[in-house]
Amino acid sequence: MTEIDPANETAAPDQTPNGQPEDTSSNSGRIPKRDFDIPYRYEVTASTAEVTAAHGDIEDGAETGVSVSVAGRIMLKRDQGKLVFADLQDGTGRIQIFGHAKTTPDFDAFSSLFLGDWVGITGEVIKTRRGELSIRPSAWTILAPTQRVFPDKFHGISDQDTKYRQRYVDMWVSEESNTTLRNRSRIMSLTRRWLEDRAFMEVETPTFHGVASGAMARPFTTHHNALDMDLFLRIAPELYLKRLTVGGFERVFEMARVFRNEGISTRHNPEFTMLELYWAYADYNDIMELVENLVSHLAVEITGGTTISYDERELDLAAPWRRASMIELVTEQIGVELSVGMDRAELVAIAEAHDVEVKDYYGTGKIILEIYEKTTEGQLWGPIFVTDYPKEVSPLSRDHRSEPGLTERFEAIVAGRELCNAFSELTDPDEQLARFNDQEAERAAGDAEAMGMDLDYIRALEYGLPPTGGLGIGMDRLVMLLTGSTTIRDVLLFPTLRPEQVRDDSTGDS
RNA sequence: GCGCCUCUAGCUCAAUUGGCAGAGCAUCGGACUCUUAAUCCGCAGGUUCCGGGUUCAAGUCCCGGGGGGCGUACCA
Repeated sequence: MTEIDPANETAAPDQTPNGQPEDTSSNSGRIPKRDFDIPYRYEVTASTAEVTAAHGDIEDGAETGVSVSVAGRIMLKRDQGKLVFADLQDGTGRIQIFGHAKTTPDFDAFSSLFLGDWVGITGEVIKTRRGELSIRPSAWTILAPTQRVFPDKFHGISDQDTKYRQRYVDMWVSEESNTTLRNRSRIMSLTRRWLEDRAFMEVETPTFHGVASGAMARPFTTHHNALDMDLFLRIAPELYLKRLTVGGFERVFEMARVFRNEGISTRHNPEFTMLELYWAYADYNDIMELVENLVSHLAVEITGGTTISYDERELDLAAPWRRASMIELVTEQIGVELSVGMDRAELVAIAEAHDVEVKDYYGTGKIILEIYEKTTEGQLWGPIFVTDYPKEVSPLSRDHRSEPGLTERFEAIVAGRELCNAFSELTDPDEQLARFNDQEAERAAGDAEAMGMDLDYIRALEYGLPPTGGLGIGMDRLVMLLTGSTTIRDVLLFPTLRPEQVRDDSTGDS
């Protein structure tokens, strides 16, 4: 037993510490520093969930004779005078601590614990006469005395700002936040395991890119002093990952934090996590199967089934998902047959009839995409694979094997949101160079999101990229889907916010 | 970017038409040997986000600024 006494005789919580005339009743949100000997380690023998699982069914008033050591924070306290009931919460749940004047060492100090104090408790597992499974301390120690008052024990934090800025508090007082954020980690872990079981290998590629490419987005720019050069934070890991496929890594994936200098919304954060994977010898049909199988597997693991409810609507994630071409869906929606081979003027007329703004540099493919996004995408609930995007808007996708002007590319729409983007990869270096040149022309024409030219990538392709299927999944959105979160901030541990002026109350500095 | 909404005690929330800023929890003092957001008695706690203005009087109305939320645009 490595118990250390609370050793608080010199400064019981009801005294002013260090003789300071500090007013403990002042309403500053601060709790005066209390003087405890804090141990360097604490031997935990059970989580609260393990204690409950092992002893939850004993009879009211029973004693088990089993002693355990648990650790966590005091989250509730019911002081009865000679009896103090406290709820201890750890990463697995809560259990009641049964403090008793006759059996609990340093009972006065124990009954003076603050909500939020970290404690280690050793004691026998019992059940109270009223039937609450409890631990009756034979020894206890403070592991961290809180110096800040915890939020309302019943309402928690309702202010969104505080919730995201002080996530370390939100995680304790909001079971929903706690569960969602833990599920995020589980989803990441399950995804890795699922891919590794299928011979995919996790890799890490550079975050600093000399050219912003691999996606259409505005990049963040930074500067390296020693090399005296501007660098971009990556907007996608795509081109590096395909270099690895050229290099002979036949199945790779990366959980890539990517950065896009665009708006913030319930679905967008400037940095987010994208799973990208590349699978040599596979095409986009193989990738569709992979996606529907992965997502339905995760749904079962996280929610217990493939039918989930999101934003108060039902969604069945069981494979297989519907597959439909983009043009087919638009035709279905607006009742007009479209094709990339159409006369541009005719297409412009259709676009304008649907309030779609057409810029001068738009070709027929881009116009069709704009019409789809304006009229059709928002109507889709899914899950559905929208396939065969125009070549003009898909600079990294391989030409469709039978549909001229289109590519073998798909996006999955799930719960009305774009979940992933994938294609049979373009492998021909000359064709890729031509596509990059088209993008450069679009940039010159005013498209700030046009993809950057990457000549080393062209060189890599010249060494030979085998037929490859590639995929990018927005993991944050996947976590939102599986945890029922309607804002991306809820699935990010620390969402991007404006910097806060934190007052240092102890020194007056800021 | 733009539009709308919002900000009151540490936390959760009140405050009528512009008329003395209040309650619950937490804290502090006290009571209580089976509580479950324990209960009961008492004390204390405020830059009403910030800065101007109108007014006899501003949490409330007006102007400017800041934080946050939602919608919208770009995007995943």
